[in-house]
Amino acid sequence: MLNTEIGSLFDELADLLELQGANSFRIRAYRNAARTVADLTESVEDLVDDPDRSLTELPGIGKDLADKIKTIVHTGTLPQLLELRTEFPTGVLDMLKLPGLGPKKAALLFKQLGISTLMMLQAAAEAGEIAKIKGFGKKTEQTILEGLQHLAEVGSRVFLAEAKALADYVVRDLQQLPSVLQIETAGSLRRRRESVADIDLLVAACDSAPAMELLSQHPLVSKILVRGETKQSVILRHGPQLDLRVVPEESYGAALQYFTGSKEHNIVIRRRAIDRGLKLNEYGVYRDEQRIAGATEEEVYAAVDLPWIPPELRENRGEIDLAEQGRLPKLVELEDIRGDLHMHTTATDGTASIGEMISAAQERGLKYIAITDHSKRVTMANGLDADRLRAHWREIEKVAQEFRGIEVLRGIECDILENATLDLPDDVLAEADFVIAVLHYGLKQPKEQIHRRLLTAIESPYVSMIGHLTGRLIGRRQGAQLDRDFILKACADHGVMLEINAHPSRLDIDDVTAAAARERGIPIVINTDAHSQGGLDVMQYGVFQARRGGLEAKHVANTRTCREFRKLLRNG
DNA sequence: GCCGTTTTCGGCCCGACTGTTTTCAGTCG
Repeated sequence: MLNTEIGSLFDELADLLELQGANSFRIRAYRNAARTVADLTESVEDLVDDPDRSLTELPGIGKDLADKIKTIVHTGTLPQLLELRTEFPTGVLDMLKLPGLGPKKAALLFKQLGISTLMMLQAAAEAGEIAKIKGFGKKTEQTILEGLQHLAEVGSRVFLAEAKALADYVVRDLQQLPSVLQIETAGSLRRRRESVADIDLLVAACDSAPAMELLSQHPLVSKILVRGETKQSVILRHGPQLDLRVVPEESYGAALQYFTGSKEHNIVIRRRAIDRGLKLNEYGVYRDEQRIAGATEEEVYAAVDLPWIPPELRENRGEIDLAEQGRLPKLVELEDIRGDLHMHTTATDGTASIGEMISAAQERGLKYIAITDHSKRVTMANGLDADRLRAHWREIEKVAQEFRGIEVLRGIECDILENATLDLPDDVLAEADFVIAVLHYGLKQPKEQIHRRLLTAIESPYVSMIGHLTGRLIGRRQGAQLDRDFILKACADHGVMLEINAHPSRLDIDDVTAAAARERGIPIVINTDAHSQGGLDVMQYGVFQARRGGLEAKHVANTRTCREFRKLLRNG
C-alpha cells in the first residue's frame, strides 16, 4: 500500500464525513492526516511494521488515526469508510467538484431527489427539479448546469504553464490602469503547484472600479460568476476560473500573504498571530483595533517573528520551523541553470536539427547541453539502434565544432524494456557521454517488476541518470507504481542522478520526491526534454518544482560548470 | 480527531459574496 493510496482513502473519508455533516475539526484532522501520509518520504507500510517506531510520532496522527492507518495497511481498507460509502455513492462526491455545490447542498440533493451521479444531476437540473427544493433556486440550478458543462470541457485542473500564460496576459492588461498600483498572482499559481484549479489575482489600487470593470470586459473572459465591489470571479474562455481581489495599498502585503496560502500554512501563521495577541486578516495585522502591519508580506511575517518565506515553500511542510531557526534554503533560480541534459533532434522525434538545437540553447544562455535522442524501442519516434546512434554521435561532434562557448555531450535516452533489460548493449552505452535511462512502456506492470527494471538501470555502470522516473502525465496518467524510498536508496547507493523533467505535463519527479532525493544527497538534474527550439523554454517549470522541493543551487547538478558536472558522472 | 506547563476539556483562522432569506446559511478561498 502506497502512502498516496492511504492518503486518498483519508481524503475520501473526509469528503464523506462532510456530506454527513460531521464536526469540521474532525474532518480537518482527516485531511491533515491524508497530507501528512502522502507527503511522507518513508513508506508508511514499513513504519507500521517497525517495532521501534510509532505512527503517533507523525504530526496530527494520534492514537485513533494510527490505528486506522494500521487497519488500512493490513486490510487494504477501512470499515468506517466502507460503511460511509454505502451511505453516499461516489457520484455524490463528484458533485463537490462543481462550483456552488458544497457538502450540505450535495447531501440534500441526494437525500431529497436521490441524485447519485453527475448525469442524474444534469437531468434533474434540466427538468427544473432542483429549483423546487427549499434552499435552492433558479440561479443555483443554472450554476450547476454551467458547472457541469465547464467540467466536461476543461476538467477540474489545468497545468501550471497554461494557467501562468493566461494569468500573465490579464496581469499585463491590468497593469496599464493608472489606478492599479501593484499586481501579482496569488494562490497555488504563485506557489507554483504543478496544476492549479483556478487563477488568483491580487491588485492594490486607489480605486477598485477600473480594475473590476476591465476584468468584466476582458476578451479572455467568457462568463462572470460573481462580482462585488472588490471581489470578482470569472470563467476564462477554454480555461479555468479566475478570481480577482482589489485591496488598498496599505493592505497589499497582508492580502498577498493571505491569498497566496496555502490554507494549511496560513492556519499556522494565524495561530502565531493569536499567540502574540494579534489578529491577522487580509487587511493587515492588528493589535486591538490598531493596524501594526500589512503593506508588505515582509511586515506580516515580521509581525509573527518570522523572515519572509518563499511562496513555493508555503505548504506547512516544515518551512515555518526552518524560518524560525533561520534555516530557510536559498532556493535555486532559473539563472543558476547552466546546462540542459535532455533534448531531441530530427534524428528521432524532434523538429529541429542538431545545429538548430545547439544554437537555440546558446541563445538561452546555456553553457552545455546533452543531445539525447530515443533508443530503438520507441519505434513511433524512429528510435536509434546502435549503428544509427554511433553515426548520430559522429554528426553531433562534427556540428558542435562549429560552435564556441557551448559544450555538447553525446547522449542517449535509453529505454528500460519491459523485461528489465536496457534497449542498447553495454558497449554502445559505454561510448556515450551521458546516458538517460527511462521507462516508456509497461508502466502498468506490478511494482515488483517496475523495481526490477529500475534497478537494472540504476545498477548499470553506464547509466548517468533516471529520466522522468514514474512516467506520469499530470491529470492524465498516474505513472508507474513504485516505492519512492526504495528507489531513492538505490540511486544514492549507486551514484545515479535523478531528473526533474521540466515539461509542464510531466514535472517528474515531483516536489516531495525531490525533497526526499535532496535529503539522500542524490544530485538532481533539471531538464527540458525539448523536442524543438521552443521546448527549451520550459526550464522554468522544472526550476519551480525544484524550489517546491526546497532545492538550492548546490543540489541541482546542472547549475555546475560543465567540467564540474562531468566529474559527477560515474564514467566521466 | 488532535493537542496541551495557562489545558486531559475545550479549543481548533477569517472574511466576502450569493441566494434565498426575513436575519443568515452555505460556499469559497
